[in-house]
Amino acid sequence: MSPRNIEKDQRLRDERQSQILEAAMHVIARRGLPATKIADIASQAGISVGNVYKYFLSKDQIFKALVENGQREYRVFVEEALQLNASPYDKLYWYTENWLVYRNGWAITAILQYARTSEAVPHEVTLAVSERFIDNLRPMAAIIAEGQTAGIFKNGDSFELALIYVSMMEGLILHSIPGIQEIATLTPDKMIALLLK
Amino acid sequence: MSPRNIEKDQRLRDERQSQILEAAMHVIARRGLPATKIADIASQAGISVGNVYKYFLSKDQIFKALVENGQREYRVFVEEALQLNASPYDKLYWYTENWLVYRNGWAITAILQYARTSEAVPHEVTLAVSERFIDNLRPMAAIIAEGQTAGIFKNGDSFELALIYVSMMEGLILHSIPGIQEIATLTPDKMIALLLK
Amino acid sequence: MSPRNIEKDQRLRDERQSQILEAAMHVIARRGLPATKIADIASQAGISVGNVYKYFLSKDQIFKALVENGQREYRVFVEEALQLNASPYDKLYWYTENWLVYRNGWAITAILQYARTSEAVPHEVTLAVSERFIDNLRPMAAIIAEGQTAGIFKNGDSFELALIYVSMMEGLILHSIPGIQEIATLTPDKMIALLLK
Amino acid sequence: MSPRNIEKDQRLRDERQSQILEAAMHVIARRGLPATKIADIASQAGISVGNVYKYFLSKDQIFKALVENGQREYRVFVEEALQLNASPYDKLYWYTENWLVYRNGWAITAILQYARTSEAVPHEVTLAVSERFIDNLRPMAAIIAEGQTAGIFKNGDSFELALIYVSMMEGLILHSIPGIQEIATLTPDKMIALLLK
DNA sequence: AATGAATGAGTATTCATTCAT
DNA sequence: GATGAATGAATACTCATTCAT
Repeated sequence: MSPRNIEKDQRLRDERQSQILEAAMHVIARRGLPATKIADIASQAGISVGNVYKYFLSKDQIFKALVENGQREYRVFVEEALQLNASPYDKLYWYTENWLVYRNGWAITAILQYARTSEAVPHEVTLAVSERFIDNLRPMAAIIAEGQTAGIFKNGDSFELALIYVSMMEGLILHSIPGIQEIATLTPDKMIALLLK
Repeated sequence: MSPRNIEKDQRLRDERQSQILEAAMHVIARRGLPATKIADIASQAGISVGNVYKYFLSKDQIFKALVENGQREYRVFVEEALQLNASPYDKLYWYTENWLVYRNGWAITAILQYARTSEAVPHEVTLAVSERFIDNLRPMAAIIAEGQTAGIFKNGDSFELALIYVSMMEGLILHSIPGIQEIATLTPDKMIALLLK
Repeated sequence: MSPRNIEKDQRLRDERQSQILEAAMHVIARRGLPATKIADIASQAGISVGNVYKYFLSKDQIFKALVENGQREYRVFVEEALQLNASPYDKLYWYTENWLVYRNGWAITAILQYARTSEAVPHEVTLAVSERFIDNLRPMAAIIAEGQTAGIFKNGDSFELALIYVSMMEGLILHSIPGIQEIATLTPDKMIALLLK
Repeated sequence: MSPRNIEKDQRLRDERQSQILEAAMHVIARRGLPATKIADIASQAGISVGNVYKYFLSKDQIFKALVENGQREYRVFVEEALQLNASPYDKLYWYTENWLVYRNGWAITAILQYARTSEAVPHEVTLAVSERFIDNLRPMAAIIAEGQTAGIFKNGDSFELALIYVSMMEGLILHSIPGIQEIATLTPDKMIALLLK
């Protein structure tokens, strides 16, 4: 009966969905959620406005998906740094270098920053994001603790230091969003230096 | 009319204008520019919508004024730190402590962050903000240079260190916007510690 | 402070609201709810689209108000017929003649008919309308009962006869909506004749 | 292809077409034309959206077919009543009983009522429906005339009485659409009683 | 100057219709 | 023929801005 290949259809659907999220991430990161029109997302994704709604119920759902995927991706990334078979310094170096240049790093950072701080975002979402943010600090705190044990990192509460280090990275990333003029050419070692004794 | 009245009128006008900007700063910092309605600003300021337009030509003008005042205020603040008759450490302590708790610190930070990074903001504004931001790093760089001369701060390009320190503060401030749950109780000394040798 | 006359403002507001309802009643009665655009209502009322929303939260709220007012108006009307100092025949005559030609009779009938029968209307509304409809049959049943006591009307359950009579009127009214060609020139006596022995 | 297959194909096509109309009739009768989506019709008919368009050019064509079939069905039905080898009372009884309970009676009534009264329907359609409605009153008028000749029905213009009787039935049917709570249990004899002397 | 009602352009979302498979 | 993804025009609703009082 069906002239369609169910399996292929599903694959295409999944691809489309990713394609929309990818497009949405970049447009929203640059303009902010409320200033981004569905038409912007659609045209960035190269599809029609109506078709976006075949994959997501609303703009808010897209944002929610973006936030969740973003934090999941980040978690995977930071866990990977922790699991690295390397010195604490090298783990931190890898983290710093890669997140800074990572293709979606700045976009994820910008979106999560908005999700955490704007009252225009439903409170439940804000809370969930903050919670996961805190949770996602743990692997970083572990890396720092390792460095302290090894005697190379400054002493102090490793969790607090993780918060400081991550905040610094966020702050710096938000100063070098693509398209915005570069302020300084910071290299990972200059940032890590702050943690060194 | 007597000159006295003209003078008084002007004073009232200025007061009203500040009142609107004060209101706008707080609502915009919390919700973001596009999600903030003129009606929100008006009601926060305790005046009518129509009256807002007696003092500002448009929402964008309000935002522009906010951004300019914010950066001017910040400049005054950081210059004051530099001029302090104190050790580099104490200057930095004063800066850190006061900006963190300064009543508008977080609001100014949030607004400038939006002004710098959103493509929804006219490019000219973004550029002007970035330029002034860089310029405003100089007093901070000077403080750090003093500390390096005194042998207490880490070596390195003082301007880059200033950028890092300010970014860190911004990142941290954006994690502790009023109303958002506190993540950690960071005290100035913990932050300054990073710069110490 | 206020350069406005609060009292007059309120009066104007009330007038506007009625004006919108009046316009909405006619447009919706002719086209049906879903086929009626807010723009249709606005232009019929001679105001802008945006202004409609200053008085009603949504199209559905307008519809709800219409339905409630319509049934209230009808109740007043049928009670008035019952209270008339006249014979049962004359009461029925007055009712029949006036509702048929009553300026909003057909519109109210058309709207209530939609409210009762379309599944596109929220179930709660449908239920409330049906309930009030049944309740509104009572005065008519009373008139018929009077006629039966007087020996001029046919015997039978007066409530059922009321339902039949009202349904007949509704059916006829829906055949002579303004703009639709007249099918026959029915006069009240021809309709009442059915109830006579 | 053998003629046999062509014939069979045509039969299948007709069946499918009826299936769609049957589905459309029920959903449209319940929700009204504009509130009914093609998707609703398709899913009720158990086929895909695209396939509906293999059998009908547009939603409006479906509606037109529905209206025409409905009036044709009704005509056949009322003619049958007239041809019955029975007394005028029994003919009317048969008509009343069967149309009330006839499986599509209410749906046809609801759809024709919309077709006649909504300005959202093309004027040509409205006109055609009204014309056929009037024409379809004739068999009913004939039955009534027979009853008058037989001396059992009230005197008066038989056409007008037909209009009244049919309107009454329509009104009552629109009060007992399936799913809507029953108001009263009217039996045919109670309705016919109105026409009796 | 102050008010808030009025305007209408702008945007999210829906849905009839088309089309590639 | 059959399917359902894709398209884009249409419409409810919002909100910056204007204006009469």
